Amino acid sequence: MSHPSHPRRTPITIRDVARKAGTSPATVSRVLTGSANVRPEKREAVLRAIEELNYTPNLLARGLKTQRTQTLGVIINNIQDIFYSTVAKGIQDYATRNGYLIIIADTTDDLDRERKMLQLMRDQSVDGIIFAPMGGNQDLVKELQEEGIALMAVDRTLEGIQLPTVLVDNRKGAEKLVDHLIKEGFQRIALINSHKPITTYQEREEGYRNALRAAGWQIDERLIMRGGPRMADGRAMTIALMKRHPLPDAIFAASGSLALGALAALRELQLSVPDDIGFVVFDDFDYYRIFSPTLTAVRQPAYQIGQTAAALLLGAIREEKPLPPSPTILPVELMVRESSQKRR
Amino acid sequence: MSHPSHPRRTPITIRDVARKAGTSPATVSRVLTGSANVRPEKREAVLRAIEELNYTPNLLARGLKTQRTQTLGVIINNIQDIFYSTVAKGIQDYATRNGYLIIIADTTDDLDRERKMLQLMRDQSVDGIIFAPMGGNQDLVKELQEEGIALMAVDRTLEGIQLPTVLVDNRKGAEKLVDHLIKEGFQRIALINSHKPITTYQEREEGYRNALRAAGWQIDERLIMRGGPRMADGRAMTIALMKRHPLPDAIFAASGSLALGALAALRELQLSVPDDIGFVVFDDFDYYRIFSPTLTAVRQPAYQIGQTAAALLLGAIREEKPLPPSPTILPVELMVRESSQKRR
DNA sequence: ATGAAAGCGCTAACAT
DNA sequence: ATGTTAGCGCTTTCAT
Repeated sequence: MSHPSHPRRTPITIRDVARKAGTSPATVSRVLTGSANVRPEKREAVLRAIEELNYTPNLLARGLKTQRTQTLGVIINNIQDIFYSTVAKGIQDYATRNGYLIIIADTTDDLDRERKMLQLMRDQSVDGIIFAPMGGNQDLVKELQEEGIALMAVDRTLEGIQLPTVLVDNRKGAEKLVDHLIKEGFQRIALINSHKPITTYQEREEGYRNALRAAGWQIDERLIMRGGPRMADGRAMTIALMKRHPLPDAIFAASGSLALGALAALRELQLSVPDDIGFVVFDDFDYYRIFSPTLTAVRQPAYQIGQTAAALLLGAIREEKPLPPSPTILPVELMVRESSQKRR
Repeated sequence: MSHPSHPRRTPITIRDVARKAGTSPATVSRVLTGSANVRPEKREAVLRAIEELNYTPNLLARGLKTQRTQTLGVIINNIQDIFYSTVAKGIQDYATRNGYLIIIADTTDDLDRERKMLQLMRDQSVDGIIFAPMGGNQDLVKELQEEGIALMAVDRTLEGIQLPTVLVDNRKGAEKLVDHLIKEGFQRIALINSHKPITTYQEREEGYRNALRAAGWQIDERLIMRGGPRMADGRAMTIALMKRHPLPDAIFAASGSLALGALAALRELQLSVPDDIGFVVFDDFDYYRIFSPTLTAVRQPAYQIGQTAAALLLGAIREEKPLPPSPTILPVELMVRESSQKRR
């Protein structure tokens, strides 16, 4: 016992307020929650006591009693990823405006970690969870739903289960990009993609294939690269790609991280965009407008995805009514810039 | 009453486990916390019951009883800002590894919001709070400390109060950048800074002034721009700057956001870096290596800042001993790239 | 080693 | 309108 137990300084409770206001804890609780009428004088006295004692309610105790914590869980792949942090920001702003706090965890796309985090949030009694499902953990998700926790997916879909979702049309976005490259006159369009079994990546690849097929082209599998999802992986894939035949004359990077890696590789190889090779990317960021050349991209409304998800979820939590069964699909926008302009 | 009250399906409690295991709640608690010896057979029975019932403890109830929630609060300026999200990631990884969950809130540098969030986290009974203080709210911070909540500052200092802090040497970082520009032969070095009374900005400006003075130069106040902290503000300041005399031949942007705006402005003005104007920025990111030209920057160990803060804080929480009084200063590194190289 | 009982701070019947 | 009481699920004395 070298360290004496060090309890928090006894905080002020509802009893202290009641005593000071000359009333009962129940009445204090009533003014706190506004749940019932309290005579004006008493209410004043209580308010004054709260003010003087600088009292704030213990949310743990309240949550234990009410089974509601005014807290939302957010589970995303990676907080450092600007797409996800923007989604989180959208959730955060909406939640805060409505008196909810958010607990954030990221998984770095590890399925076990996703599972652990879902459980931990359940144990913390969050009122709802917004997450970017990796696929898998359907059993747990169903279990949580049955326990009455409102669940909501963003960015990705989860199969075999009824789960409300907010995302964009990845297929169409990819189609737009590839179609644009084709119209610009590019002939051998490569795809740099992640091999992770995540729906967004898969759908973007489908969009790529659809666009090529729609143009009547044959798909050359040698132009399709798959690897890890990180910047370094994008770089490696691009270097490998540019060492082989046939050489592509344009690259479609399926995500921002992959694109950064791919561009780093092209830079190292001293290839200039778009003169030596055209370039487009799924997911747009502010700094793409500053790159030289500026980057053609498909813009996803990341912030709005977060806002929408939070709004739907809180609506459901407060109205006690089920969430919309069909996915909410937000539009993507093609931003044509220099990197895809073939010099004629 | 159109909606029948919709309570969560009664979850499994410690009593259910006790009943199934043929023992008392107290004993179940004992095996859960490992607080006392339990006869092996009983322990087995309890473990089996937990397994079969798929029981997990209610963390709210536990927290209410123990006054410990295994939760850390994180309050930063903006989650979307990659510097802060990287700090948060460092905190998150360390916290998760040690069984702690994190609650994140951002303030967009609004002092009232910072205050509200600090209070909210206190009311949520977090065990500790890591935050980037704006300055102000010292009274509340002191109050929370007295209540036994472990507080820790990152990135910025808070004056007039004893608060453990992890940050970098902003002055020296700025000096390094400006000194480098001077050595490269630039003669009129402008500063694009935020006018917010945040210590990081102020210290970077001091570093800028120190470096000029050390070179024996007179400081030209017309080359110092101050405005909002956002990308758009950086753009506006740069455009204003380039319309006036004397014209700078180099720009030092005091933050990443300001730099992005400044670069956008230079691009619009068709000025090329570094031929028309040199450029350096405080805070380095992956994509600076991909810009054309690549950007000279000072690198802050953002992830490590988060890790260190979390480690110190959890150490203090678990050891029940006070935090180090003097600030922990992490080194910055000058990354010289193309944007600051004067063509000779 | 283990069970009974109290209590963390709050809200919500139930009385009056 | 307001006070009394019970209880949310857990841990922790205190007995035994």
